Amino acid sequence: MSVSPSLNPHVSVDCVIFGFSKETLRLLLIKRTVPNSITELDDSYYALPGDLVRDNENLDEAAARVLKELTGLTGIFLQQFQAFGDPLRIAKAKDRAWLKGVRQDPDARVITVAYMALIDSSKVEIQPGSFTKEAVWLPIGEIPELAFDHNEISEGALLALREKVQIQPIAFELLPEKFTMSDLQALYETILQRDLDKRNFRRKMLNSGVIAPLPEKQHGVSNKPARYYVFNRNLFENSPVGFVNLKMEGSFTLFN
Amino acid sequence: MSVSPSLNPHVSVDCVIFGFSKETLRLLLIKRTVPNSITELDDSYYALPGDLVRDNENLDEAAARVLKELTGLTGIFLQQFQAFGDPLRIAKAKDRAWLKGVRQDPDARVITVAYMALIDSSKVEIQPGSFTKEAVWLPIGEIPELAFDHNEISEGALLALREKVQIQPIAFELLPEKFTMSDLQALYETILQRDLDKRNFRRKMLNSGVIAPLPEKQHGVSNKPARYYVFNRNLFENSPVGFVNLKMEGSFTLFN
DNA sequence: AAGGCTTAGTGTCAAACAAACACTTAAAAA
DNA sequence: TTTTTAAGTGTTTGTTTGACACTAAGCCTT
Repeated sequence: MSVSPSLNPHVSVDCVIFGFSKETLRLLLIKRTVPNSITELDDSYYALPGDLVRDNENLDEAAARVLKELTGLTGIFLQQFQAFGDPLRIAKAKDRAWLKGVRQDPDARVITVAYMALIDSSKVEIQPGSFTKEAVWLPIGEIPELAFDHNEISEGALLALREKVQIQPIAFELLPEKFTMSDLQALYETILQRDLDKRNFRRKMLNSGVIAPLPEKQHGVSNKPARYYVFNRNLFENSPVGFVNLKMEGSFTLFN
Repeated sequence: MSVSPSLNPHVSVDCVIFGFSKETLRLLLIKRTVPNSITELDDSYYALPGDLVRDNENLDEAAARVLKELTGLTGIFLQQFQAFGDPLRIAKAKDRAWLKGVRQDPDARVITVAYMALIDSSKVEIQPGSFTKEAVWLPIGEIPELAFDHNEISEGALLALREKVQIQPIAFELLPEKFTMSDLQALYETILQRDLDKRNFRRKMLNSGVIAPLPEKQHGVSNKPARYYVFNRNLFENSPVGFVNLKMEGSFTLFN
């Protein structure tokens, strides 16, 4: 794998890509294979998709490029959440072995700017590409040891998601355009890791005005068919600041 | 000014240092003097305090170092809030002139990790030091054009502060240990840029349990002396998650 | 000493919101 | 036709918010 001369050897971006399927929140991880000099077998392990930043792009652009190269998708919810710069973050033996095969300057100190992406995982088609041997969706409860400090980054992303989802209506980014109330509630329950009351949830969501009902209902389900809803993006964007905010548990509000 | 060989030429930290005095929120900025090749006079302009990151320190440590070198203070509220990496962020002529006088590799692409610090500005004594020709507290409404993308960074910090202050009890970091309710309310009003009702404010703050009254009152004021309070840090840290949260204006809460 | 000036400090009420809670409905399958 | 499954629906009670105006305590002035 050759390295473009326009890569900045000291700054990378990593994407924590969230998806929601089978009632589970998942991360999209890529598999790396590295020759193990001791066993002479190939080791493999998972990593967050990421890349060095190019000299002609800004951080957001670099993250969007990584996301697009892997999933083929653009226009995705993608938000920077933290930079990681521990001097020892690339010091593990496995990681050094991989860097040697892949980087011009494998010993360079690299700080990484981490992004989180929220995707409707049914839209993803993994692109055969430079850094994509294999990619998998792993449930957030079953993430193995990852490359570099990627476990720490993933945990940071999950915490950030849990906070943001209560302040801004972004959970919708993880669902298809059309979804049922039960879908939405299951998603919130998964992210927040607690049960929510069905009636209160529906009332809040509808009163908030961020979702709108469709005339259409489910077909072919062996129970009462659920109504479909859509996220009303326009309505939210045109609304006054803070129109919809979901507060932290146990919190209270100051101020008039 | 010489450059240490252990500096990473591609990554810097910048500190947006907030203080509160004379009923105004202020930033601590440093003054830079640069020879102007056209007028042959010295130009001077303001910048956020910052520095390249050293190879043996992580980002938080670099930011703490910058803060300490400038103010002499440690143990200060200091929190990373965003990385800035536009390729053109160091392209202005003035900035390039300054970099030439100060950096080994003045043309290197530099991304910066921005931190915000909250200090009791009465505690600050500017340290005579390497990057500190002169430092001033400027009101946030009167910030002139700054070096690099430091205006953008400062604005980002202010927005981040405005959000955080409503979610976590951190405004206290800007006040002396002892403060009056009026001090605290004036601070919140300044940060949030709106008026708050005195009675409702006091009720909320006291019910929250994050501040505790002292027996002591003001002396020598020409009106009814106000009681002093302290921020009850222990009480907050030992409380359940989300014990005190101040929500966004106009928001509502989902969930039980 | 009295009155004026300034900021501190206090309580109530009505409206909005949160949380708890159980039964009926619609469809497919048996 | 009955069973199974998940969807959908209202009310009540307690809590929180937001609006609102007067008294108290100290210094200063005359």
